[in-house]
Amino acid sequence: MSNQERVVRGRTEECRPGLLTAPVDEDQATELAKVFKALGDPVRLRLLSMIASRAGGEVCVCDLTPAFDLSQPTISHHLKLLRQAGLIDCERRGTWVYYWLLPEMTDRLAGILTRPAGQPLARADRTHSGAAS
Amino acid sequence: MSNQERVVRGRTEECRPGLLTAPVDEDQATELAKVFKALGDPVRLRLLSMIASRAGGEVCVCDLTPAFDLSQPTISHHLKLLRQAGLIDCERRGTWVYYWLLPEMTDRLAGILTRPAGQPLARADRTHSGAAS
DNA sequence: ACGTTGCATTGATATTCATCGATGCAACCT
DNA sequence: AGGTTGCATCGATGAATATCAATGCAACGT
Repeated sequence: MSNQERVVRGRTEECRPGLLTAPVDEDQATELAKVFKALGDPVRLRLLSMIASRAGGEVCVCDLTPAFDLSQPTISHHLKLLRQAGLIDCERRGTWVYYWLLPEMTDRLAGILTRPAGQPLARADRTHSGAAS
Repeated sequence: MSNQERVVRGRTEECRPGLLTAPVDEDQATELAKVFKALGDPVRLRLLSMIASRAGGEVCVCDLTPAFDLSQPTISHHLKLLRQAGLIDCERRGTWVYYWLLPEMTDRLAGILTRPAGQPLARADRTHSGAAS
């Protein structure tokens, strides 16, 4: 982990620089890129979506694997990457292993990609191809 | 492009499934993964951040390149990937090429990663390591 | 016309990644 | 105890990616 953040009441990302408002430094870029890279695969996106949208909040691996045309080790590999990115966590209960979403990370990403409400962006009407005459 | 979406007044992502609420289908996962993969590199994240946070909304490539310890073709390559992902666009004006953010895409990503306000997540207190005794 | 500057493209190479089969291992069931 | 099932790890391989040097090319300045 080695976390340089402190989660304050689950809304920590609002206090962060924000990616769209100020240039991120190398360290933060490297850290964030690891998470985005984990999301940069269709299989992992579907896995995350299946886990996050599950009623009850958790899914058994045995419910995930048959949804894909991939071998079980491959699914296990993708789940590991999602877990290393801090997007999900898991626990073994008896025979099965259950995964669940860590909403802190998705919240943080959403916050980082959200620009401040009234930011004019300053060129919304200029040389946009097709918009401006 | 081959877009299966229609941007309705710039707030299209609010009407979408949402990734965290229902399992995404393969096509949407593939489409989204392409964008997240573009964000999954520290150099590209910094480039996007520098472009998005620029006062005036656009940056000349000549202002981007010296910020990195990489060759100019490499920066050009990363910019191309960001552009192909629909995150930025560019235009040549005289000698220089200017890049700017396409906020529709970041808005869409932020929306997709945002879970509905009152979603309990159902297991916020259970077997979380360290939280439960 | 000529050289220069700013940026993109090409071709080549080293690294990373996705995937699989094989294996390991814990938990369950006779 | 022995067999079975569920999942992770390992080792190997083909595909994708990041990077560079070289080149192309448009625009600008003499």
